[in-house]
Amino acid sequence: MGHHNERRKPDAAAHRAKGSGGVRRDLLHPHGRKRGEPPQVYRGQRAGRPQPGRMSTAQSKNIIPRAQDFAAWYQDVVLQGDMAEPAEVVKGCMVIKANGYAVWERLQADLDRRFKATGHKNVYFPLLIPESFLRREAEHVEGFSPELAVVTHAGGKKLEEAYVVRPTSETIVGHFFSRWIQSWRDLPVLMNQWANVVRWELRTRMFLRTTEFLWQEGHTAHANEQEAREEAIRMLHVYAEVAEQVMAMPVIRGIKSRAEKFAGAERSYCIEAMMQNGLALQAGTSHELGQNFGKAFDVKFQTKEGTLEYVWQTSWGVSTRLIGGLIMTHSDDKGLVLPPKLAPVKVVIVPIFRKEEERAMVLEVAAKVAADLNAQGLTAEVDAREGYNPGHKFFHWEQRGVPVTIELGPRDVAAGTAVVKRRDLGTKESFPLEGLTGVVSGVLDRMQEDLLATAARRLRENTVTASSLDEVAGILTSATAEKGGGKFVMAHIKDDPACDARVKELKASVRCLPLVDEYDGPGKCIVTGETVSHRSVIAKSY
RNA sequence: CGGGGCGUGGCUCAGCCUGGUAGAGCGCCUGGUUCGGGACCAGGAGGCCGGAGGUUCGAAUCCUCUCGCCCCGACCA
Repeated sequence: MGHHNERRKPDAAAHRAKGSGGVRRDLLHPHGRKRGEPPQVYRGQRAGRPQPGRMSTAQSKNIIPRAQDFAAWYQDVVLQGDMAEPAEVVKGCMVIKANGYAVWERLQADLDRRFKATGHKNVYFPLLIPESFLRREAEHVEGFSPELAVVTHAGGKKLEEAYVVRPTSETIVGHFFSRWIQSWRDLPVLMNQWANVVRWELRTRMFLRTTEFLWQEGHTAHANEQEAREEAIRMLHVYAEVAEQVMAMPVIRGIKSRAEKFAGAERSYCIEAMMQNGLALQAGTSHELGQNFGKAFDVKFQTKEGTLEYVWQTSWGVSTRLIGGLIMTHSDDKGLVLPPKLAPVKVVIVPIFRKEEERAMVLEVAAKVAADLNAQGLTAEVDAREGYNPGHKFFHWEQRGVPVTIELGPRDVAAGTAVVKRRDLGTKESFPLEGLTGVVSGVLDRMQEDLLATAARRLRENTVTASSLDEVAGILTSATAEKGGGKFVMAHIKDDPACDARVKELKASVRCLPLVDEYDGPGKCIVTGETVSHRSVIAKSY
């Protein structure tokens, strides 16, 4: 991009096309555009007669292709998919719009059900935390202080002690644990809270990293280390299952290096996903906090034997970042692609008609199809808006990621059929109206499976091994968030911050030591040459 | 925090160099014709040009200050 006057605005792609000195000029105007001349808008292909069984080739006019600029593509997809937009008036924040929030609600519902099923109960702690609390745990304060928002004034007066807006709640939870826990009979404590948190980030991207974000944080206290460890790993697997089974986003379950672990934890587990540009995204984390916060907040309990011990705690969280991962896993150059299990609307029926009598007939059948689908829990809508032709509607829903669209016109009604189109593949096929609900249900199921399979294949194909730091560098240096080319590089590396630092020089990081390593076996550390039991994932990341 | 850039109808921008009281495309509203992959025609609404000060008969345009936003780099779910 030659110039830098990009703004996060809905017409970003068109804007970039100009401001960038012609990134998309080829699409807009074959010979570029003269100063002062109004921008010409690419119209896409002229509508021809539909050819059943052929997939559409129309090109989105307001989403920049992935291959051209992945980061810009992501922005466009979020905007055009009506998922969110930058808050603008509040630095680094975003407005999650109805389409995006509905996805979050589905994720939330699924996660919440699994948390309850594993014995957790929901609670809520204050947004504001006494500043002194953060200081109690040395690593914790060091890790978070650069990104704290602090409330110093309230009620028209300066506060005696400032509050921080929670960046996470371990400290205030620790405070209350110390009041609630006295005996081994009080353990374990298994809690979760759905909340917003604030971290003053330098660089933000919608969903992936915003100043304020929504998440859940689980907080538990246990009588011994073993139990706490099992809890942390159990919840990691819950996250992985949601990622794979619900989001169709394959993940690697692993352990963070000491350098990358949560500030204040003994050990952090994570799920790492690979985005379409090959960059890693930490999609969820689960921490063994050891007795660190127990000691900092004096959370002691009396054992059966009568001795006094500090509790062993865990904490774990996933956030609205998952939605960013979802988008960067499945979406394409036409816009958002939502897996059926998370799509707020799974099916949209686009009625087609010319004459008035056709209109009534088609709409009647469309309403019946929608009713049948809804009766089976397959959320369906009829797009009966007037003033937009069918083509417009197809693009509209395509950009918003609706998994299945059904075209229903006079010819279909006459033949007792409907055209069913799958969002991810773009394939269209005609089916009898009789039994259509079952067909659509099957299509949705297959789409969900295929999305996971496709993403899993991409992860496999972009995972390579390396046995030296130079080799890692050779693989990763050319990869960028914009141009892609990222890989997961499996390499032996000692769990030592000094080794992490060498990887950081490559603008990459040690993502995790996989719990199950398909590339298993001991080898020599690419930095120190010492023997390491198995390979870690090294990648560029978000 | 360093380096770039930008603030003009809802959006993207032109106009600024060479002051004369604001335009285009998209979107929006109305009516009509359309409708199997982003329709067309006609009519219409909408802007004290980020803010403050200055120069001038006159400022979107020139000068000063200020606020905000975006992009690129070092930290992070």
